Amino acid sequence: MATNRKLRKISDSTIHRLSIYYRALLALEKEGYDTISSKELAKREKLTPAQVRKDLSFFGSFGTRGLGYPVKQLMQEIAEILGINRAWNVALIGVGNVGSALVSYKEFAKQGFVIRLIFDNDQRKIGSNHKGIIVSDVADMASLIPEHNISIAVITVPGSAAQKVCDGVIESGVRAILNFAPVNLRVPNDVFLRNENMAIELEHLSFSLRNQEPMIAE
Amino acid sequence: MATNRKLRKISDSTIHRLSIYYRALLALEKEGYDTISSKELAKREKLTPAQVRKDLSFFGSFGTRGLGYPVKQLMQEIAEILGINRAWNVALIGVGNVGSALVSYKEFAKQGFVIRLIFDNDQRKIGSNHKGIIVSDVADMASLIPEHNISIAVITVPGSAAQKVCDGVIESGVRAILNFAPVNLRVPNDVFLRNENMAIELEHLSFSLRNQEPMIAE
DNA sequence: TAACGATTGTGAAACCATTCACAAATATGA
DNA sequence: TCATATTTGTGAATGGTTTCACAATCGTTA
Ligand SMILES: NC(=O)c1ccc[n+]([C@@H]2O[C@H](COP(=O)([O-])OP(=O)(O)OC[C@H]3O[C@@H](n4cnc5c(N)ncnc54)[C@H](O)[C@@H]3O)[C@@H](O)[C@H]2O)c1
Ligand SMILES: NC(=O)c1ccc[n+]([C@@H]2O[C@H](COP(=O)([O-])OP(=O)(O)OC[C@H]3O[C@@H](n4cnc5c(N)ncnc54)[C@H](O)[C@@H]3O)[C@@H](O)[C@H]2O)c1
Repeated sequence: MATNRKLRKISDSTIHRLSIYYRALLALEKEGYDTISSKELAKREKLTPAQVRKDLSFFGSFGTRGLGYPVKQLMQEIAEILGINRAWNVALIGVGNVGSALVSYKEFAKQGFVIRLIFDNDQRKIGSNHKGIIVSDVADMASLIPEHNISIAVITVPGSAAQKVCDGVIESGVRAILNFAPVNLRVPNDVFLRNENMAIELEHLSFSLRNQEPMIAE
Repeated sequence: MATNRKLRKISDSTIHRLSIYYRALLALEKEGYDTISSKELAKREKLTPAQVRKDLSFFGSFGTRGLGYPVKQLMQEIAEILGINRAWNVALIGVGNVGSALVSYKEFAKQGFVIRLIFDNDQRKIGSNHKGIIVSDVADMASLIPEHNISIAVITVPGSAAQKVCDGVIESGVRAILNFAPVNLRVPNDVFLRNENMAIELEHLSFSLRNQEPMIAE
């Protein structure tokens, strides 16, 4: 059982690594492992054993000294910590190129992120069927989102429309947003926002390529 | 002109913020600003003025005391630092849902990331035309990638195929990879790898939602 | 049941990133 | 031209994250 002890502030990097551990454990389970040591887990994910142990220790002590961590149990613990041992209802706004790709991606639903509503403002798209979901008018968010118990909104509209859509979903009660538009959305303090900005990742790569020589020196 | 002084190790967060500054400056230029202070730039992007100045100071001194930073010039400096004052040839491998979305996204090319080659291993897709580019057989990477002077590879194949594709592009001489498959790719030390993992971002959100109450205490 | 090897869990140390605080430099207006 | 207000650039201080190092604990075997 996951601990209910009060949590100190957990760093973003630790949370990120929990997701990585979870994936690693999934693979280990398939490979037939019953237990895994921090050493081996770290090696697989190019991390240090101490980091693995420290990350986990923020949430409890899940291992057995001399033996390691029980794969199945640790998976469940992490699932509980990450909140992925349950389903979340997701709304997607903007069913264009990226939106369509996400809607047709089955893995999210398998992981418990179930797209329940799709919104757009294009009359040609409203009413059409995407993987069994009828596209709703973005004007109806305020009623539909609470009705369908939506916890997470995924924004895949053009940058120019993103802030307005963002305001709308928050107004409708959503407190967690995944944003694909390349803009800095303004949200209140009690709303969680994550950005998926592919351009920034490409720019990081070009930075690395551009600076690979001087980077080494002094 | 961008400085050629030897760089100390620049942190990932600084590089990330450079991209953010660049976008902010683009907007500021459009709004007619000639100069911008670290204070105002920070306010816009919800950062601190000291952070803005420190980030920039790693690369040179671009501002004027008492006045701020010249918008146009600073943009060019950052573009040069990030390596986006030039074009990069990009190859995309796996033209499925995500791959197609990326190929049809015009902003990347505008930013200098030009998709020159598209690969797949599906005979029905090979030879077909995507936005003016003929899909090549993934088996021909080794010859086509050097021929087209490709610097960056974008991997959008299923997780099960990602490592093999990754090995292939590196074999062909690519040293920068943007990976969308939800797997931890193994690359040599001299290859730059960035991951775009949407599931991890969703898990971060569910963690936040799950832990919002206990997080505050003690 | 005792002894050994393995591995966890965790304070302390080391390292890295952010913020502070102020001298230096410039703009501006009298 | 001088005084004042503004803002940069940067060492030093602070705060946070990662790594170290080791006592505590467990499984295994004799
Ligand atoms: N396509 C890519 O590969 C890619 C890459 C990086 C970033 N992005 C970003 O992702 C977002 C979506 O990109 P895309 O290529 O799917 O765009 P798209 O134009 O294909 O789709 C956008 C969709 O949003 C809808 N829309 C527009 N305004 C709306 C509003 N106010 N309310 C509801 N729906 C609205 C449009 O009707 C359309 O269906 C954009 O912000 C883009 O910058 C896309
Ligand atoms: N679709 C999404 O919204 C989404 C979301 C998150 C992550 N992802 C990840 O992005 C990747 C692509 O997803 P998708 O939905 O576009 O998948 P997809 O199945 O639509 O497309 C994959 C493409 O890769 C090609 N391919 C397969 N093996 C190949 C090989 N060895 N060499 C070259 N081409 C090969 C296939 O022919 C297909 O065209 C996957 O790893 C997926 O897990 C997708």
